[in-house]
Formats: sequence, C-alpha cells, structure tokens
Amino acid sequence: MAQTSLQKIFSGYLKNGNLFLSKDPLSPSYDPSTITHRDSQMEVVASILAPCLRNEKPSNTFVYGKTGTGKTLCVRHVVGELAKTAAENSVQIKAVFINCKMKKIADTEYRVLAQLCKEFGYNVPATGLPTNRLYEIFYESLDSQKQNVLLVLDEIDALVSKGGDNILYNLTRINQDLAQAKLTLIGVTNDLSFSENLDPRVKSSLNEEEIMFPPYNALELRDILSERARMSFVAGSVKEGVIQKCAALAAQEHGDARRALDLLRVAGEIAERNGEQHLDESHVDKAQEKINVDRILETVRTQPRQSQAILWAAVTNEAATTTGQMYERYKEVCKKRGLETLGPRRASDLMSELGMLGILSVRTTSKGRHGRTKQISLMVSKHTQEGIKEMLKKDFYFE
DNA sequence: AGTCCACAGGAAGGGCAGGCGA
DNA sequence: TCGCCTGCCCTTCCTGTGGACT
Repeated sequence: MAQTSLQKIFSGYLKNGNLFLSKDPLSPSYDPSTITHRDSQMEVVASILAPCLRNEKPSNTFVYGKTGTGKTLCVRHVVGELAKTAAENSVQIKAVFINCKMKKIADTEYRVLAQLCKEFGYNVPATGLPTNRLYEIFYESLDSQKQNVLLVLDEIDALVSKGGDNILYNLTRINQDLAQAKLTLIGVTNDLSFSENLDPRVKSSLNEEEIMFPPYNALELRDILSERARMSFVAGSVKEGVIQKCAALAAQEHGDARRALDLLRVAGEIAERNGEQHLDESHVDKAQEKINVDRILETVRTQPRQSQAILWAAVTNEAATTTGQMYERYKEVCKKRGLETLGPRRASDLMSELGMLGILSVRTTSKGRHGRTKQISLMVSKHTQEGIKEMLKKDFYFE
C-alpha cells in the first residue's frame, strides 16, 4: 500500500474519530465506580465477607450465574472495597484472584498451587515438584503472618473438570492446620449444576453460602448501556433507539451484558470507520451480523483440521446430504488436501459436533428401506458461508 | 409381521502427547 | 531425565433403530 493512502487512513481516523470519547467503558475488563442493578447481590457478598474486618473467617462462598451477569465484576468490586476499609483500619487482608480457565497457567491442581505460591512470594518451577511439596510451601507462606486471605477462584468449573476436586478438598480443610492465617474460598462459575458433581464433603464445606446472579432483563441492560454510552460516546452522537435495540438483542441471549456492550462498541466502530458522526439502529444491525460472523469464523478457525475438512466438504456442496454422502465428499477433500482420512465412525462424531456448534444442521431421520441416517445441511447465512470458504481457503489452503 | 437398509452410537482398546513425580 | 500415568483422539467391533418395502 502506498505511503500516501496509509496516511490518508490515519489522518481520516484522527479527523473522524470524534464519535468515541473512550472505548474503555465498553470493554469487559472495565471496572465502573458503581455497578448498576446488582446492589442486592453486592450487599450479600459484602455481608458474607465483612467478618474479615474483625479478623474472623468469613464463610466459603459460591457465586453462580450465566455469562455476562456481572459475577466477577461484583466480587472484584466488593473485595476491592473491603481491602480498602481493612487498610484504613489496619486489618490484614489479602485477596488473591485466580482465573482457572487460563490455559497452562491455572487449570490444574499443580498450576493453581504454583500460582498461589507465587502470590505469596515463592517462585516454584512450572513442573517437577511433588504436589505435596507445593502444598507445604503454600501452607508455610500463608501461615507466616496473621492475615485473612480471600481466594477467588473464577471459572472454578474449568479447574474441577480438568483436575478433579482434590485441590478444593485440600483447600477447604487447610484452616485446621493454620495457626495464624485464615483462608476463605470464593468460587465463581457459570455452570449452574457445578456443585452437583462435587464430592459431598467438598460440597458441604465450600457451599457454606451461595449467591445466584440472575440474568439482566432488557430494562436493566438499557440502564447499564446508557450509563456506559454516556462515558464512551460524544454527547448527542448516539441516536434514539440504539441503546434499546442493543439491550433487546442481548436480553434475547440470556441477558448477557458483555454481549450488549460488545454490540454497542462494534456498532460504534462501524459508524466511526464509515466516517459518520452519529450512531443509529442500522449500525447495530450491522454489528449484530459482524459479531455473529466473527464468532462463527473464530469457532471454525480453532477447529481441528479434520473438522475443517468436513466443513469444507459442506460449504463447497451446499445441498443437504446424508452422513454417507458427506463422508465420501470429505474423503475426496482429504485426498486433494493431502490429509489423512478418519474412519466413518469418528467422522460421524465430528459432523455431530459441528451440529452442536450451530454451524451444520444435523437431524437424524429414517428413510425406511433406504436406511437410517443424519440429514446434514449448512445452518449459517450465505454471507457467513462465503466468509468460512474464504478463510479456509486463505488460512488453511483448502481448495 | 418380518425383512432390510444405512447408518447411529456405545464399548473397548490402541497410540500418542503431555504432565507428574522421583 | 525418564518411567509412569492420564486424557484425548481414533479405530474396530458390535448392537440397536425407524420406517419403507415385501
């Protein structure tokens, strides 16, 4: 690209970039000074954790709620305020946040313990030490001074599904061996049936308190969006109806505030890129389409090569087909692309998985004399199909 | 009612990669 | 570093299934 056209884009961006004041309030990691429509949940969290201020141990707590219902935000906020009050009153509180979904960092017993040791100033090797030794190091560092430690395990379901509930059992029993410190666990999860599969002993000690975060409704989402929009956009640039539309669309998706904020941000980016001074409902439509396409493309991008081959067989032959026909097409694709071909049993499973992801429509039907099979067709819009085709061709060399 | 098709999908086990622990 | 363990992906083998056809 010529130097001058790049400069044109940059100077145009500077000139037209007067729609946003700041994108930060629309980002999922933004911590607002007040959290809208979560007062009662925050009060419950605060009252559970308050005993810390008198050097007593609060109850272990479980926080449930679907994606984008403000669980992590509220817990962080309350713990932050608690730490402030504690500092003002010279009470020793330490809060540790661990996201158990962080691959290769905190998704196994060993890794979580290694993270904890690190939090207390002990660097342990990423692998090699017996887990028992890690527990010892953690116990020692934890108990080295009189303090109340709040351990927030975000996405705790990921840890248990991968590494079992051994670590939770040990952590909930730890207070018996501590002389000075006290440890309180706060588990956060969007898996509503999470505790059902836990060891009963872990369940009873971890579930001393339970807080449920219900999904936001459209009105609540509207309030949240209005507030964030006021901070993010230039006054008067967001036309009427935009906020309502974003709220309504996100309310349909189980009240996910993150999704609503995403919609508003992407709509703003689209308007800004077009050099427009106002944000209207048509930008929200485009944002919705873009987010949907991006989500599907991202899903496709991260699929194993064999699933991509099946998908390529589907997007290049759009008519509905059966498992057997699809398998034949898939074999041809593999041959052309130089991939190894999976057996029909495994391929059938991959087709079902693509169905679960909402990319293929997979329906089991019986054709009587002609057998029982799955009817398979594409479930995504023409536009998305083209996007998938383009990406598989460009990034993964399908042809 | 019995047959038959074209699979569906469960169970068992092999191979492999990566993590754990000494 | 190396053997053991575990989880995952995959194959093989098998039984089960809905409905058109006989």
